Amino acid sequence: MNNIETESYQNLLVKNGLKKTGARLQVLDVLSHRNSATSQPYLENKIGKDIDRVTLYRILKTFEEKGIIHRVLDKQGTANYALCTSSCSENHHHDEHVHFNCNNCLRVYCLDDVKIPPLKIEKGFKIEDMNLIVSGICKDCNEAN
Amino acid sequence: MNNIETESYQNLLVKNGLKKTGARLQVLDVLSHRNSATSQPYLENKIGKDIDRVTLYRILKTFEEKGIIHRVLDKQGTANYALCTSSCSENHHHDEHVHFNCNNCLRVYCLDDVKIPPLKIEKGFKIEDMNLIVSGICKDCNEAN
DNA sequence: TTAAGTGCAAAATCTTTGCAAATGT
DNA sequence: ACATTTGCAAAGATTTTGCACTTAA
Repeated sequence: MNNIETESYQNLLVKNGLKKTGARLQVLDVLSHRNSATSQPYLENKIGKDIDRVTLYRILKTFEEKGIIHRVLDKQGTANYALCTSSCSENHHHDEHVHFNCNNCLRVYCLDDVKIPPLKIEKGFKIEDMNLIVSGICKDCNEAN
Repeated sequence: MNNIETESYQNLLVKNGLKKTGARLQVLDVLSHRNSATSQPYLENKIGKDIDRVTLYRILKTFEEKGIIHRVLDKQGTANYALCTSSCSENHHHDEHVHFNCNNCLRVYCLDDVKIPPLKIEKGFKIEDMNLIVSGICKDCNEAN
């Protein structure tokens, strides 16, 4: 991780009133270097030697509460995490983009460009949030075959 | 449960090569008498005195594989189950309708009438399935306040 | 009769909690 | 110095597995 990146992670932490600890920086580093959301098992595997599993749980929970990352559950119910875009804030996520869950490699992509079209829904139901998970075969897996 | 219903449950089982056991009929009975998807904890609570927790897991798994029920994960990752419509078959679900997850009562509704609008998605990604979970306040909870 | 289904015990996971030690500011 | 954060141990919850007993067909 280079200096510029490290600095921006640190800002992210300070901005949210969090201490700059090694564990947190390491989590941010992993998340920011991937082109898809990162599953919790992947994180555990990647940084499990350095960071206790319990600490990871707590870091992810804190980050999500602060609006630094958002959580997407894949089809199996496994938690995947991705860095939020700027529009997220404490206790308020705006991750109303589409997520793509590959049936082959199981990765979860954030398709930031794709917006969920407006829906007509039965009267009486008040919409607060929408979450669309599309599953299929991702670009990488398609090309690999 | 009246006779007509019982008979149709039995057909459902026989049609799928499953034995008509008391446990299975009871699960079908609960699921068919609710206007929303049923969470696994609810089922456990409802029929836990009669049916072993492990058996319930196995019944739900079998039903899902046979296309009798489909599973929806709510925001917390809790499994919810609903009877499939006729278009579902073994190992192939067509539950591409919208689910509504109430933030207040936590119920999951199957909005069968609402279809997911076609999406423009990045080239290379092949869509096989779509799952839209809308969350907010449901009709019942709105009216109660 | 016999393959399928169930219950029980126990293992394997996953997630949370409490508390003392370590760390960042 | 002091509140925050972490690690460890342990509890709690969820899900799976193995095997003997039971039941539907």
